[in-house]
Amino acid sequence: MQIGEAARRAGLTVKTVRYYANIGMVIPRQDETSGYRIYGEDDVAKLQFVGKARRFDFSVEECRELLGLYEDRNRPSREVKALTMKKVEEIDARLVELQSLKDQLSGLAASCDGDHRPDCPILNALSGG
Amino acid sequence: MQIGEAARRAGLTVKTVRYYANIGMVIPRQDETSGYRIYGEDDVAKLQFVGKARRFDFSVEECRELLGLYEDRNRPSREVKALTMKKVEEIDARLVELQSLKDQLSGLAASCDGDHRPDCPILNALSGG
DNA sequence: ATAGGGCCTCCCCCAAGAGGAAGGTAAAGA
DNA sequence: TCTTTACCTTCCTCTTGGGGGAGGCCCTAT
Repeated sequence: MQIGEAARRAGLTVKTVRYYANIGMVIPRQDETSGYRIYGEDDVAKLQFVGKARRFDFSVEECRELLGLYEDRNRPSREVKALTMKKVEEIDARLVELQSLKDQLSGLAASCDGDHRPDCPILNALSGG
Repeated sequence: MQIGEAARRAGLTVKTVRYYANIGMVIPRQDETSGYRIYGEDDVAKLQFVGKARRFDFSVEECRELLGLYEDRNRPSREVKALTMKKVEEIDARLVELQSLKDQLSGLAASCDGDHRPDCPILNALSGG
């Protein structure tokens, strides 16, 4: 199939699929005469795999790594689990950080009248040393 | 003072401070002969303000907006509060999204033995349609 | 006189594609 | 056969928020 259908079936844009081909992540067959990229079922499966991993917040490089493990029928599942646990920890750290940000900001917002007067605790907090 | 000291006092890098000057966020005075940027106390205050707002996850454009409100002695605090509330909502949405990601990923990791066998629930989940 | 550190501008680099221009190709309809 | 339409190609620029480094001034100390 052509890139358009492959992209549709993987839930990705054509741009993204072409990008993955350019960076060597999912490389399709090439039609000699037209120069078009030709995708097979296995390529679509890989694209779906990568798409899902991206949605799971894995970077493109991590996706490449996961894809390598996925294609290697003899890979130890240990490596996959380790990568996943590491990603969970990263997400956790980001959660803590964001929660703290939210607490501080909503505290500021609550202390601000939000009226027409120019006195504003939010700006005061931001400008304070 | 020169850019180095201003950056140090604002807790920013020289690169960042120069960048803020380039994009017109905090514009210092210019020394005629040397061409060096000369920062005053007010500039340092602005840099600190922006640095803190950035740490609160405001984008550079939002910082520019906040800085405008900060410098306008007659601004209504309503606008500042609205911006802050909007940012809190954004952070909240991101929190929900990340939490869902974490739940799914840690669920997968928990279901994976992590031993040497190639059967891996994580990869299975990623490859499933 | 020279070495050093700080400063300057200018340019390329990162992630992960998005958007669009200019042009080739294939299939369907008139 | 010709045209339209849809699809494809490469190439270029843009995004965020700066980082890294080259090559060249400025100023002070030795």
